[in-house]
Amino acid sequence: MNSAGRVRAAAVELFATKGFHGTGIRDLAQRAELSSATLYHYMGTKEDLLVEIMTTALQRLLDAAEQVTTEAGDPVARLRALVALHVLAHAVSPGETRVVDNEVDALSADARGRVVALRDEYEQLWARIIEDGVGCGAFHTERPAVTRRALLEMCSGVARWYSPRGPLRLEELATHYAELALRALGNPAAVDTDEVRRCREVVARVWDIPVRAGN
Amino acid sequence: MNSAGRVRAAAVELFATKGFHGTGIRDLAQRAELSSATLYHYMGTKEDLLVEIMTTALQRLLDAAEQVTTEAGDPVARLRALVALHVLAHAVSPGETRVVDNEVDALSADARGRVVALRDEYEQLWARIIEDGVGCGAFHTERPAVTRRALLEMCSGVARWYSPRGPLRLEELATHYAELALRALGNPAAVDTDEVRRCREVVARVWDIPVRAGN
Amino acid sequence: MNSAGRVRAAAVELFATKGFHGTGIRDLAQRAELSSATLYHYMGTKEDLLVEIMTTALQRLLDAAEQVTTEAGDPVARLRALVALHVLAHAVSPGETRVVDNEVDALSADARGRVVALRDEYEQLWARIIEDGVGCGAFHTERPAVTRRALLEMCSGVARWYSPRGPLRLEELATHYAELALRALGNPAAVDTDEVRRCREVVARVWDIPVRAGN
Amino acid sequence: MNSAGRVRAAAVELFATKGFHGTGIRDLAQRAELSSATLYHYMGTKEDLLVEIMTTALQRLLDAAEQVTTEAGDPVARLRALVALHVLAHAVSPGETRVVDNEVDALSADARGRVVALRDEYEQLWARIIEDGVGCGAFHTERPAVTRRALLEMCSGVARWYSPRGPLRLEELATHYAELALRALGNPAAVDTDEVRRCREVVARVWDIPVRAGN
DNA sequence: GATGAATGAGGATTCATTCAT
DNA sequence: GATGAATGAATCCTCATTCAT
Repeated sequence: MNSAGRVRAAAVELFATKGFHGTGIRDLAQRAELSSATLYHYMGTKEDLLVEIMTTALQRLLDAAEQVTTEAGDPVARLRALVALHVLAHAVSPGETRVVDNEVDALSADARGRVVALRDEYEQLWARIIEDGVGCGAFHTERPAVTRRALLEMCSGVARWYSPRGPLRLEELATHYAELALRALGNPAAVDTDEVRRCREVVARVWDIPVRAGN
Repeated sequence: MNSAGRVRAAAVELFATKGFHGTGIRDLAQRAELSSATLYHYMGTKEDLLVEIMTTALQRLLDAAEQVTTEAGDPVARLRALVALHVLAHAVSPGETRVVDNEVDALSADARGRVVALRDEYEQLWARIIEDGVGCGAFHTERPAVTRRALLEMCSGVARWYSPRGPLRLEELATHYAELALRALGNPAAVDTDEVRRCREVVARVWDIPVRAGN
Repeated sequence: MNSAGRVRAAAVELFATKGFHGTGIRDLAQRAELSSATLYHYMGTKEDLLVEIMTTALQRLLDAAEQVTTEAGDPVARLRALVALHVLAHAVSPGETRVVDNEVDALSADARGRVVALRDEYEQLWARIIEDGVGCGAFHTERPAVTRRALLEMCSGVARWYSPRGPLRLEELATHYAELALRALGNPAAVDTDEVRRCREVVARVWDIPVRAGN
Repeated sequence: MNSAGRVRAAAVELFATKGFHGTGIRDLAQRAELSSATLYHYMGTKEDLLVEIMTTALQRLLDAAEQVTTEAGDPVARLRALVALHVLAHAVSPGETRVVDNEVDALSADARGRVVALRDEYEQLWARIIEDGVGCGAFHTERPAVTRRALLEMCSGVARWYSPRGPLRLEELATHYAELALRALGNPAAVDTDEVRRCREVVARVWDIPVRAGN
């Protein structure tokens, strides 16, 4: 990896584990194996780095979500795809997702606005699908907005505990969460594993992470 | 409120919104309406304050959970109680719970050990109930551990968005989450609202927060 | 001991071991078993305390020195008495003497002037006796001023290492130092132990310290 | 002098005159003509600086002492050399030596152990030589350990009063102290000035201080 | 007498960032 | 590209001292 990449990777890892405010420029430099002055050849301010990480991560998730839900068919299939994608993204790049989920408050008002707008746009995908499912009788929930938040938090939580080195394979993880989500929405249908696999391939391509047979 | 209470309240609020590392001693002092030197009459180090907040919050949750699950009957009732309690606790004191959930990494190794031990003990309550429910055929899940984590994250997420000033009343919130959890566990039984009310009363008493008719 | 005495004793002990600047008001309070606010009933400022310790210690030494040298006869006897007294004083109250010797620089200019004046007055006693001894042919030294300083440092050093709990008795210590001093002054006469005993009695009386048979 | 050198020189001077605890980081910065933040480019903590000063000073003294005593012949010559070296070192770098002598108590337990070990090693040189001299009948003292301490304190005291700008030249100072020491040890032999000159040359070389004809 | 509460000033140290080389 | 040197501002925390009770 080149220096710029090492800086970004270091930032993701440290921001995710120690928090933005808990991470010093010297920590970043050490992890990236550069002097702290050299860091500034590859980044603007520390906050710029955070903003870049957050927006690209959210944009990537948003793009992939639009892709997989467009490909899928009915609300059930689209929700399955959305859950699978979300869970896989959080399992495959827990650093970025934890930063996105936890460090919004560290942003300046201006940057926060842009990040929150992206996040809202993404959540709207969920809202629309759930709404559609309720509309066509596939989902049953008295409080769609509450349910949506509950499901999102449930899925995002994956980044807090899942390890690719554990026994649970990525597809199994995604399948299980899709099942949980559909049950919670009152539609305990069996999950089509082909769909999950398709999501996994999208993730592999978009996140540029070799998803090995192992998981 | 006295000075000591104001310090603690300020810490909870600021740690929850800006993070431990994002909160300066001067922020705390300003919020508590004290000079920064005076703060140190009421606390040890900043970390001591964090530890105190975390351990009392966790201990309170743990005690209340043991109480409500002991009172309840079968695994279904116990899980309902546990979910309701957890959700209510997170809705009623979102500050404390967010601190507990987000700032574990800010602790020194020693303190982290103690806090994580408490958290593990609490999670064991969930694990045992889910296990019992699966054992007696009430719950259906292929991966109890994964499901447990999913449900915990789902319920904890309440602290991130619920506002007591919104239209959703506390009991409705708890009831809805209990329903979601039971569905996810493959047992879409109707939720007994008496049980939820009992939990709400426990919360009102233990957290010493007047749960008004309004929510 | 009463509170005022405990404060003074604590100050002597702590100033001697940790230095004036290394000793905090809280250290003093803890050692004196008082609250730090209560300290101020028994003292002025921290520096006042230091000044009081230094001046009384120096004044006491000066008075005793004048007494024992007036009682003694020829320069040899007077020097023996002076050495014995100095050594005994440093052995018997190492705290005070270390403070006097080491903390002069911690004083404000004003107080320093007064303390240094006392110290100079005391050193003049030494100077005069050495001068007399050289004059009457009892002492031989080419540089009386250098020799005087050398002997004073040698004798003051006792406060850095002597312990009354060790095997060396006070009189033996004083006798040995008197011998060293006289040798250094070119007059290796045997030391009269009666004289040393008289000095010891003066020390016992003036310093109000029970000199037990043990040492 | 470069910045690092200025920091060290400032520390020696200030620690020597105001004590470790009496010297603030701002004092150091001002004396070194750097901002207090820049100080930390050239040092670790304030204590690290103290430890470095102490250990290098002691090590230098120890090395030089081993050199001059190895070169010298009988115990009398070796003691003369040791006294001369000690006195010259204290006269030539009074700052370092006063720090070594006075600030041991300011060290943390760990560092203190290392420093005291060095000091003990140095004192052992004195102990062995005195012991040898007593063994071969050159020295007469009933209490070698007490005498050793007395002589060491006497010689170290030089750093408290000697000024190279006074009338007393370095060689005269060292010669006089060697004479005092030998007298105190019961061997009032004349002091070989060649030996003292050799010590002075060692000091000039090891301490890298140009010993001018003037003193 | 005694003390808990209070504080402005200062303690050592680290911060993110710049810039000349 | 890369970095050692540099710094003003900020970090957490302790200082000696006062005062109302």
